[in-house]
Amino acid sequence: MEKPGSAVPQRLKVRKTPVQTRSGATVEAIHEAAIQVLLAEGLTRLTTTRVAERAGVSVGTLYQYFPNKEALLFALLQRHFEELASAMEGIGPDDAKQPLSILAEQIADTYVSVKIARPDATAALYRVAGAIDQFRLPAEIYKRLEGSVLRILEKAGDASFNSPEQAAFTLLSALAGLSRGSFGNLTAGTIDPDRFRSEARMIATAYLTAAAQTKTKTVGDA
Amino acid sequence: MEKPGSAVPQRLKVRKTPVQTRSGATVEAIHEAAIQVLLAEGLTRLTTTRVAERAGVSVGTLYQYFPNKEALLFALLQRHFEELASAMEGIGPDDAKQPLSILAEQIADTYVSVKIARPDATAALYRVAGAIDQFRLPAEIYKRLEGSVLRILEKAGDASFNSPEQAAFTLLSALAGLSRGSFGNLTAGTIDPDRFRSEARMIATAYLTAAAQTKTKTVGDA
DNA sequence: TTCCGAACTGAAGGATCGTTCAGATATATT
DNA sequence: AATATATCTGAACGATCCTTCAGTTCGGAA
Repeated sequence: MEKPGSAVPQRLKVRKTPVQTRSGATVEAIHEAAIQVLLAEGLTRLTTTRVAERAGVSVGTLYQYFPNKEALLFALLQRHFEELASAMEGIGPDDAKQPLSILAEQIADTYVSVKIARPDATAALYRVAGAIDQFRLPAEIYKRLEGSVLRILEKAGDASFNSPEQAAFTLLSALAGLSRGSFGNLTAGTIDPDRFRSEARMIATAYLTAAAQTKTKTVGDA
Repeated sequence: MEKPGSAVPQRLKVRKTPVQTRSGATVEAIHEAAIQVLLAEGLTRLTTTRVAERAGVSVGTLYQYFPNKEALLFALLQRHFEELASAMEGIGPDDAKQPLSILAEQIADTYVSVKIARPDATAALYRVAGAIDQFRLPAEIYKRLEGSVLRILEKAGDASFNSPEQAAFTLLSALAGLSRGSFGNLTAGTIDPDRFRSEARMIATAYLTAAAQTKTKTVGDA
């Protein structure tokens, strides 16, 4: 049994790190193949053999980098979250204070951009989380994403939060929900990027403004 | 929130409708067992045999009511959405106009109440959607939920929406995201119902107010 | 060129899994 | 009580699945 929110368990760790160039390409090919199989065949037909075949390698090769199927799926999720966190960390590198509404829009825009950049991958990833038994986003990964949002919120010159962590959590959850709803399934429905972005902007701005407004002026309080 | 799809395909229809009392109890037991197996064993170990065993029946019995495993999972989701829609339809049965902020809180409260009533079922259901290949929430089911929200929004005496459908979709998606995050997929820890509720209220109120304010006065528009 | 470790192969093993169906049992009807 | 229908049983089957490992090929350092 895994403790929730702890570091990445041994069961899900990658098996070896690439030293030669080709193996790096192999890992990348496996990642990409997993997404494609997921979209084309569905979760129940997402097979290690099928993924390897699509990646142009043999099953044995796959198992040199991932100790089991779960670890492969976990790596996909981890990579996506890190990409998202990196994008967030690139927001407003200067230390200048800005209006909260501007910051909210930047957060929303960045979130939307990452999701839209790879619509197929986004749609695919929403299906894998349920496949990892007892899956919980490891604390270290979520904390990085949370931290990037917190650092942005600190730049607000016109507002402050009673509980920035709570605000970041709710904001990220809501954006995730909106994204999941918008991308629902790639095959039939068409995604309207403009609507997705404008709705994301609106809900981010509205929520953050409201959450900041409810700040209580009490000094020392738990 | 899933984008609405087509009607329920034959592949996912229930096989027979109960006529005797015992069979009704059997179906209920199977539903409940599926949730328990999902929570205790995870998605990959969610087996028709295991579900039947936990329900106290044999596999054959399960297959008398569900043509396949997918149909069982689909039934679980469908039931949950219908329960949610029913709860929403029970909001403000009178025709009196009310402030939008009050309505927003009622929507949030109702949503939270349904989710909190069965935390285990809620957490379990978030994992099954990915297991149904090419899953899309059938239009008839989503439309009912959307309709209940639209009817509530019409009662706002102090605001109106440019696109009520868009507002309902975004609101429901955001609430779904917040719920999913709160129930443990995103971060570790136990669920705090009070926080969940207050955050749901805040984001619902903030978003709906903002969306209503941005109403444009143009008459005929797509 | 030689050589060694890194990277890759893919058939085979062992374990489930989804699903069926012929027969047994329970309930309702006459 | 006898008959008809609804419900349940669970061993068995074919289809995959995940994973391993002995052997082969490739890349680069010497």
